[in-house]
Amino acid sequence: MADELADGTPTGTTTLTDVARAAGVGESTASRVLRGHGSFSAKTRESVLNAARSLGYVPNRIAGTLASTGSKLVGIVIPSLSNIVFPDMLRGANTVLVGAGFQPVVAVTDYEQGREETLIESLLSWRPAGMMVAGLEHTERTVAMLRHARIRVAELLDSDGDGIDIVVGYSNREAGGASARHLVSRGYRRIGYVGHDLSRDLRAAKRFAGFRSALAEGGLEVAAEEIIPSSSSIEAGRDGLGRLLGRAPDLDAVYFSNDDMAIGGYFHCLARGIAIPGRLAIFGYNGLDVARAAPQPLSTIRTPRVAVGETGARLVCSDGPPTKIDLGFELIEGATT
Amino acid sequence: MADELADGTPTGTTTLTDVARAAGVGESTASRVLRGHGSFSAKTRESVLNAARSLGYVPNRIAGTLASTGSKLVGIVIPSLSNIVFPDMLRGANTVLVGAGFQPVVAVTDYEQGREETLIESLLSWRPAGMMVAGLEHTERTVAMLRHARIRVAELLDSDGDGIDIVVGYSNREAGGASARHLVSRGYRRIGYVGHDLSRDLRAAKRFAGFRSALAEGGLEVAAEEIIPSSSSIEAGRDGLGRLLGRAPDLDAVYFSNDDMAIGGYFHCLARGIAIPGRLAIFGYNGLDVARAAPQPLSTIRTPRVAVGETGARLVCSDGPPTKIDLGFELIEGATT
DNA sequence: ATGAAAGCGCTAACAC
DNA sequence: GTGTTAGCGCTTTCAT
Repeated sequence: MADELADGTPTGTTTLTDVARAAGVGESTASRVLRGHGSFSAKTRESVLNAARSLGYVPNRIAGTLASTGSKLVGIVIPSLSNIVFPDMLRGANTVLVGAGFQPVVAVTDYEQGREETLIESLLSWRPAGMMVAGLEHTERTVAMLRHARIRVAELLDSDGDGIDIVVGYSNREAGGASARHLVSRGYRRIGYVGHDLSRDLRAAKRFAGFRSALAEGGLEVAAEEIIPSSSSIEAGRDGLGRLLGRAPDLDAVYFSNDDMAIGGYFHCLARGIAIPGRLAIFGYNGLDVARAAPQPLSTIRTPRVAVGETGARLVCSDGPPTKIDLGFELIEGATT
Repeated sequence: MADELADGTPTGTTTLTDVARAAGVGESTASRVLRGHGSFSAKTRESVLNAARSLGYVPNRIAGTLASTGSKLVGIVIPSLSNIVFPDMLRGANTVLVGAGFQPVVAVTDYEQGREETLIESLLSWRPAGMMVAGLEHTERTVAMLRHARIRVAELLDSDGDGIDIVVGYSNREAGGASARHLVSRGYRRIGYVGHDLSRDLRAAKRFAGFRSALAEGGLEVAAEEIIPSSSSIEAGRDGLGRLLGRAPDLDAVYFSNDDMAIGGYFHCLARGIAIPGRLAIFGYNGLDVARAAPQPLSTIRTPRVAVGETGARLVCSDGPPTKIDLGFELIEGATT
């Protein structure tokens, strides 16, 4: 079994037994030394460490996890890797988790609840110490699995609804509402909407619902809307605005389902020489870099995506009662409204 | 131990032994049925499946992996989650890996080889079936570990150099060279460069080196350069171009380390009314959506990032000799040159 | 301070 | 077709 290398390079096949034997100690002693747990003499420590090094020993976490109680894995389930929002959240989570000695294991649902269910079941079979999932909407079975797994579960990026254990996010409904009130307060009245497939992106749907009802409170309604059947993208926003204005040329403002779409709209206006905000105002959602750096910074809502990942991860690694944390959002008054 | 739920909800604490007992069969029989391996009667099958369902059984992959030979994990090591290139590659890899029954486990190095070494050692301790890492440059110890792990190792996104086992990418040097030749052929002569920290982003450094030497072949050199000490971003490109033009106002073209930087440069020009490409030409790298959808599509080089992830994953899941696959790149003649 | 031994939950021979 | 029996490599009492 031992597969030693003169230079002490790990080989992946050396076992703790090999190390113990080479060091002339028992397995349990070797185990204690390697994990710095329990007690052992300095001399023993040396010989075990030397043996491990010279044999190129790499501990087998699979075996370690099985023998001990909890694993050091944390499952993370997100809808997409294309929408920068999720890599951002992942980044926050990753930093905290790795810092706490955990290993993130991610799965991507493509915005499908059925897939989410399958993936979560599969992740659960690795007996993770915790689970982080995007959103509050899941199949009944998913919720049941999560509940009964007896691990910490964090639901992220949304606070409009009830969660299972930990909830960290912000109100998409409120964000939509704030966007509408902003446009109305600026004097816009003929307001359109360009969005993407809302049946899949439930948080975008909540924003639009919040937007709608805030308009209604002001006695207004969405004057025209254009929904593209695919997922959001800059091109989709660009084309979508083109079509919307074709049908409803008298709009004075357009609300987009997110910044990608809005930047697309912005590009459409630039290309067609449509004055912003004089002729048309534009409002987005997310506060992406590209939106901030544009010649006219986009009016939008900045969401604390990285912080959501961090906070969620921190809570997943901790004990405590179920919690709900609303990290809020920030309305950016850019130059496009 | 059994922790049954009337509705058959998994509990995470039920074991195969529980299922076997409930079904009135032996453990191995239950195991066979659950994995669909070996033979068993239809009747047995039914009772095992029912027992599993009603006990809410979730197999323990940790135990399964330890007992069998190989794990179904694949480690993926990338420098960053902020640069969309890596989520893109990840997306390709994820699709293929999940399709083949593997579970990706990702780690993020922040462009540091030391961290990469640590993270790879840590991933190796989960005894993955394969490993996918970005780039060809690693510490000696990293290479040694990877070599001796006796698993498939894919190095991705670069083909300028020798790999350990599988290499899937494209030539960054060549991409830089092609960019230079394009600018020269278009008649530009006073060419500047705006880049980010090259000591960390080794592939960007290779592009710049290729760019430089192609210029040299044309008897030219980089007229002025601006290196920002941080990682790439739209804002950095915008500010960087501002500073560069401050020092070298007579440039007629600027090469950027990537599209993020280039879009920043594009925004700078839009904001200052600098005519593109009349007064200044701009060239990027990556072929991002935002570059394609801009009012003037950015001249850039499109890289097959998703395909690299897919191809790499496919090879990691397969047997065969060491391979090197160059997926090439495509020079996009946009409207900014 | 250290070692022996009993598992962790599962798979994989090998009998029957 | 099905059950019994060894482990997989490690951690963890529990003696010593």
